Amino acid sequence: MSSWKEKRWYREACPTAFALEILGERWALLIVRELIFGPRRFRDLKASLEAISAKSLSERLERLELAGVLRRRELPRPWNAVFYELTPWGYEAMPIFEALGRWSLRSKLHDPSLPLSPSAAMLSLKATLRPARPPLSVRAGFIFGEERFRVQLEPDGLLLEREPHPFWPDALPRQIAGRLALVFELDTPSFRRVLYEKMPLAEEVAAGKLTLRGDRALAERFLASFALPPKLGA
Amino acid sequence: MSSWKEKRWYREACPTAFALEILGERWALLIVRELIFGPRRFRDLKASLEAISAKSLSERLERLELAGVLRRRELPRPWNAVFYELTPWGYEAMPIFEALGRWSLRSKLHDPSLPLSPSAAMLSLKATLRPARPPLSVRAGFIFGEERFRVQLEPDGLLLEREPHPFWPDALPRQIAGRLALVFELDTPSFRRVLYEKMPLAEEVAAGKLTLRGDRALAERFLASFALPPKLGA
DNA sequence: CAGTATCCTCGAGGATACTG
DNA sequence: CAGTATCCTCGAGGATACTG
Repeated sequence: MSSWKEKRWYREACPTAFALEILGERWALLIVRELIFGPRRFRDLKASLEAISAKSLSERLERLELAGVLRRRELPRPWNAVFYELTPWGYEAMPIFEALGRWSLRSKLHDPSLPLSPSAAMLSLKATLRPARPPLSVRAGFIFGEERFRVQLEPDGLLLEREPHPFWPDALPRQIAGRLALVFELDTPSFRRVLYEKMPLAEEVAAGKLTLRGDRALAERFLASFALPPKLGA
Repeated sequence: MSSWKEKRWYREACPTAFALEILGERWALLIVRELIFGPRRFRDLKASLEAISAKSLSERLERLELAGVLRRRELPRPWNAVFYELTPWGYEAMPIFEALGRWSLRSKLHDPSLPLSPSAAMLSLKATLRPARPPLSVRAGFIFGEERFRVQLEPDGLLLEREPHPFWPDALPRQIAGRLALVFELDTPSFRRVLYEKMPLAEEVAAGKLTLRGDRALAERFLASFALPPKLGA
């Protein structure tokens, strides 16, 4: 654990092989996923990654810290909380999620009915933004219980951020300013239904699964900007 | 091995988690890397991935075939050779290598002096193309022993392909047509020195490590279009 | 809460020999 | 050559109990 060289590994100069030495261990990239929108506590990570053990989580955090992907930090009095935060380099992993998602969603073996964390749901917006969508600029909020995200859709791309915890430092600069034209309050199964299974918004609202603030027609146009990519091959 | 559902895995709908179920096992992504420029035989793969065992390689190939990433194919008489080839979906993994490479090369822990396969070397061109390079259009060849690649540099990006084996089918359409203004004949350590360590071309040529056909000044401008990205953080 | 310590199991995968 | 069969080892990581 103390050095990178000790471990039996790929031992190649290949950038891909080196990336896998850092992110390729079980859970490592999913921990980065849970931190990509800002800091989290140990228990938050443990709760989001349902099947991880405390031992595996603390081992991975230690190794990711050694690699310079994240930092362990402590809140000052009176909170005395410990939390984990990506380094600037760690935050640059965003395009990795987009590339992996755009690729993997083309498989017929992908099962969208499995559980999904709020961070994973928001990240998936990047991978499912339709290249051929009609141009649209809109700011939207997504509220999953305690977690609140902002999305800014523009004709040339997408900005994502999580609203900072009121007591915590947050190194990420705010990118999305101004009024949110839409706010969706929902859970991740409902997110999946309206974003990817194209469940009519009216049905989700009528079923009490989703609360929408803002113009219904604008919300429909916003949701239509995203879709699972067409499946490819067997 | 027979099904995807049997294995203890992440069990998330997250596109990243699903990508890791397919590509996250040891060696899997490096096998895709070795196939990204066209088909290869078992022994070619085994030779390129020095530390892999025959058992691991055949297990990974079987699993990647089940996932639809690659196909096992047999050459007709009189060759009777077996080879492996990515599916159209498998070939779409290219952006994953670029994203992982652009990220990992910013680490100070990356050691460029380790061995590198020709495919890994060529792929690394995508990750090291300088965003702020002067505009330049040029077609270049790279010859590593038996393996020959073509590179087409344009102001807005880079095309890469391997020259097909004369006897083999090759599903990849040829993209790069026309005369090669530059041809570098070298090995991968020499590739690393002139591309990334900025060893003067004249020195490599004088040392007999590299043979250049084409204009020396053009070659210098071509090589200057690539660089390791600046290191970030600790 | 945020982990660490200890124990234990199981499976990945290396080594070697063998086969059509 | 292109693998498969067999054996074996070791380490990842789960379960549980414990700690500041």
